[in-house]
Amino acid sequence: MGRGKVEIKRIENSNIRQVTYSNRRNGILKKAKEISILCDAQVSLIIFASSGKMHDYCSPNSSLINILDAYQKQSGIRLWDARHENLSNEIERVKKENDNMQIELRYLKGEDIQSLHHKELMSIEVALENGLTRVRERQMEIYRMAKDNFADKERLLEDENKRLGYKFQQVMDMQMPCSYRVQPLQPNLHDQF
Amino acid sequence: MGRGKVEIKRIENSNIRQVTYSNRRNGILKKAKEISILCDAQVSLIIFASSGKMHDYCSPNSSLINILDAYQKQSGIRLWDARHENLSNEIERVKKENDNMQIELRYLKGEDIQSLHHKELMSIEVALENGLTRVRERQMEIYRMAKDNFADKERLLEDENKRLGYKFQQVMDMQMPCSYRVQPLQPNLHDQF
DNA sequence: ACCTATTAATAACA
DNA sequence: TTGTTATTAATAGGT
Repeated sequence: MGRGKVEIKRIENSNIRQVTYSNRRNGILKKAKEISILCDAQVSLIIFASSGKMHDYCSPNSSLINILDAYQKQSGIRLWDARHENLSNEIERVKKENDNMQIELRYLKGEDIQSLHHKELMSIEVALENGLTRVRERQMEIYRMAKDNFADKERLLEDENKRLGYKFQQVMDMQMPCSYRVQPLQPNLHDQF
Repeated sequence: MGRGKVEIKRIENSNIRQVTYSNRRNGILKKAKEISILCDAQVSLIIFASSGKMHDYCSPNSSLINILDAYQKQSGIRLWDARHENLSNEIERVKKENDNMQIELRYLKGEDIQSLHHKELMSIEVALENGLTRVRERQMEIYRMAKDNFADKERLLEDENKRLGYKFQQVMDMQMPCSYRVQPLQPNLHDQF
């Protein structure tokens, strides 16, 4: 339908391709309108030129959303979900993981164990014993550290105390004649604190 | 382009409308293919007949999803952002739940507890002790049930055995003259099994 | 864009 | 639905 027959293959000449695109795009848009009017059809047509420019048509008294909804129903292709298939899958995966952990937690807390058999109960018991051992070890560690820490502080205080005691003695020695000196003052001052 | 010119308005005759639909649908689908090949265009075409039957075309090396994505970008019409947001939020929520359980599980197994303080360790210890108590209780329960079950079975077997012993005795009694009778036969037959 | 020779689509009919 | 064909519509190539 032109001055010559054209083979249906990509038009290499960019100019010709662009013109042909323009012509045929108009043609197909017109056809879309016509069929929707003549035959009461619902049509959605979206065209992108290789340049990226878009043209579209949607039959009146309809909408792209409606048409896509109907498309989903008929094709079985889940458009909305498909785009989010990754997200949906991840949700699925994470939820499963979630459930498994939920169950494990319950078991470790001794809940929902009515249906478990001896072997399973044994392994839970072992896990609990291991956990308990580790937690108690850590508690002991903390206790020892606190004790050591306290002992350190205590020793420091004792030293300081002794030092202060000596200083006090020196001061007293300087302020007082020898004859008024009292007997050695508080050799164990720190014991009173 | 036919035996007569047609006005572009709804075809009232249902038969003619259906035939025209069929013809023009094929035509437009062909046009869609042609423009996508000739001009490197991306085309999405969805047509519903008034009967509800659907036909569609999507240019090769593309997909409806991609085309709709591009459509959204160019038109600014948000086809499925809302859905996306919902999914994202759910993932967020479930993942958080997941992390919390993960941490709790680790703690119960005595892992990653270096940073915990006395109070936290205490509550974990209590949880572990409770779990252990329950698991052991359940194990005892199972043990007792198994034992009872075994005792029952044992008793049943003993009874059966006694019964068989008596029967055997009766049979022997009938087959043999009194003078040949042996002394009471196997009073504890079941002990030999 | 517009023209128009030529091809392609299709309306009516079978 | 399919096929045929007279006729109209689309469009290729040129201006």
